[in-house]
Amino acid sequence: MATQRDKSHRPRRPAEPAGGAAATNQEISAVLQEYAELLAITGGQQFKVRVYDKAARAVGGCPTEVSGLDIKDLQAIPNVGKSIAGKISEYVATGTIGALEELRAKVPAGVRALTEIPTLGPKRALELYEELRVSSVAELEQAVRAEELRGLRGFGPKAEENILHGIELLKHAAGRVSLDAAMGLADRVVGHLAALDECGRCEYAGSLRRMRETIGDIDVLAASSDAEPLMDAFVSFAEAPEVIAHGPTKTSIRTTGGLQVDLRVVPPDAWGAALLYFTGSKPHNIRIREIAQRAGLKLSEYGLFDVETGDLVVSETEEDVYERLGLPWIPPTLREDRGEVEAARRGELPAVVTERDIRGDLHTHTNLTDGLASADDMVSAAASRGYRYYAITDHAPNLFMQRMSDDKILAQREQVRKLQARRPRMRLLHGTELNIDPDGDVDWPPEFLAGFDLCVASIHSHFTQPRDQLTRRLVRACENPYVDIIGHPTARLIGKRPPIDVDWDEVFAACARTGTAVEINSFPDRLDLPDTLITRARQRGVKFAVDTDAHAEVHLAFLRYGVGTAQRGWVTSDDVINTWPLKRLRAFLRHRASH
DNA sequence: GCCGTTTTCGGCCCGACTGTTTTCAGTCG
Repeated sequence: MATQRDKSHRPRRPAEPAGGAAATNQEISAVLQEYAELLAITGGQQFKVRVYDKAARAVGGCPTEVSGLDIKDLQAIPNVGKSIAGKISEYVATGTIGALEELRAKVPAGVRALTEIPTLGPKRALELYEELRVSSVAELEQAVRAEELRGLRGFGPKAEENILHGIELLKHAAGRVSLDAAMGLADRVVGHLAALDECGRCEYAGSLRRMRETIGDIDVLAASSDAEPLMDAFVSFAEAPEVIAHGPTKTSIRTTGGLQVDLRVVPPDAWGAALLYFTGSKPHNIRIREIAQRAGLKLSEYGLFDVETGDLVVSETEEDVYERLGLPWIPPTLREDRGEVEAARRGELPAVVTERDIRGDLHTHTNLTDGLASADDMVSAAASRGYRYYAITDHAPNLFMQRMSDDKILAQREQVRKLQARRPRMRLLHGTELNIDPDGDVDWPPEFLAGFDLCVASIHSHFTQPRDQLTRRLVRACENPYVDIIGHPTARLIGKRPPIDVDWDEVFAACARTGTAVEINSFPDRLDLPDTLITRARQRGVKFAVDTDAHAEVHLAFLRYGVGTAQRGWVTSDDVINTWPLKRLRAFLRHRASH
């Protein structure tokens, strides 16, 4: 992926008061990003804007906790110098930054929100504010519909159309956050509660446990015979300024990021039934309850009961409940009532791929192009995850902004060979992420491509071509014998850019025919392929590569989201080429090039 | 504001597309 600018899912939160939990890297990154955007809107020097933007990304990808660093160590972070280091430590110490507050005072928060609309950048957002006093997305929508933009220089009919379309996209994602933002928060809440003596088991449930691609609220479940201390600890959670409800079994807070978190405390012996109930999905629960009903049983969050006697049958674990209903345990990622109950009854539930099955990552970047870490650091991080193989796939020359050249990629290949000598236990593969151009061609000629161990090929531009052109474009990429994997196939950015319009059945048929794998990209704003298309591809016999597209060491951990998405598409480890032993993987890659 | 085997100043990823314009600014990747 090119420059990572995840505007739609960045937590929009005011600064946290000093004395709260230490600021996370994500939080500091978001504050620097906000500063960059406000500078851009207020007409700050563009180079300055860019440095804050780059510093924000570097902090977001920093493998250590930035809040614990002193001024000197802060300056070791790329693009963090004296001034930004000072601002970071000011934020860590006081919960805010004076300079940021000054900018906030100049520009209403809603004006910055306008730049979330695709095709609206800082310049035009400011113009709308200054000319029409528009200071929120809702006001902008009104202004467009009232035709108030008609008199403005530079805003024509197409601009109106693009703005309205962009607002629709935003509304669709409204109130939902990325899987990664939700997971981070849930982990912190669970950690906060699990530290208490009174707390038994504690887990997040709901759509997060099912790994849906966006999350509307977080459900946390805890087992305890003494709920009160948990509820008290929950409402005093540092990131929770607003308490929505505070009762003996259920408490709800709203975090500074605007996300609602519900905590439910159940007796330890009701754990399984409660976890099942609060994990959902609702349609899945209804199916399960129907099965119980037909067996003369009643299932609720408190347990599985005999209808006649009212006696508790089972409730302690999910496995107990499913078993008593004649079913094997069903992985949460499958619980969407998409046929999993029938499959379970027939004993045909797929053995879905797990994170442990993954032997290596086949799509990653370094700071040779737009990554944040060196090849050396990325390889070390990969090794510490226990990978058996690892591919470096930096961008190719046609993505002009990355300044790749033949010499640079060949020098990197030499470097990778040297790193290999120090890593006898992990096989390093030297690859590239090619750019699929509007005609379906890629960056280099066959003789140069033959020098790579593997090639990912992805679409990075011209997303709005007609359906037949986009389809032909992807089919042609598949037919290139050196293309092993189609990267982030739909090119969507969740809540920001819709998927490209393609005849997927035709593309998947081409993938199956040519033996080209399809990526399941783990980046939280991509999750591409999405689960429904994974199912269609799988049914055509297509193989997958579950990759992170990591641009920093910390991104390697995004793998869990890709694996979760693969599970939602019922993918088994045999369907995933990077679960295979190296020998089988190499044979797959060679097979492609020998065509 | 950051950075430097072109270091303490003068550069800074850069080309393409879009919609509007009548020669280009803004946005994007």
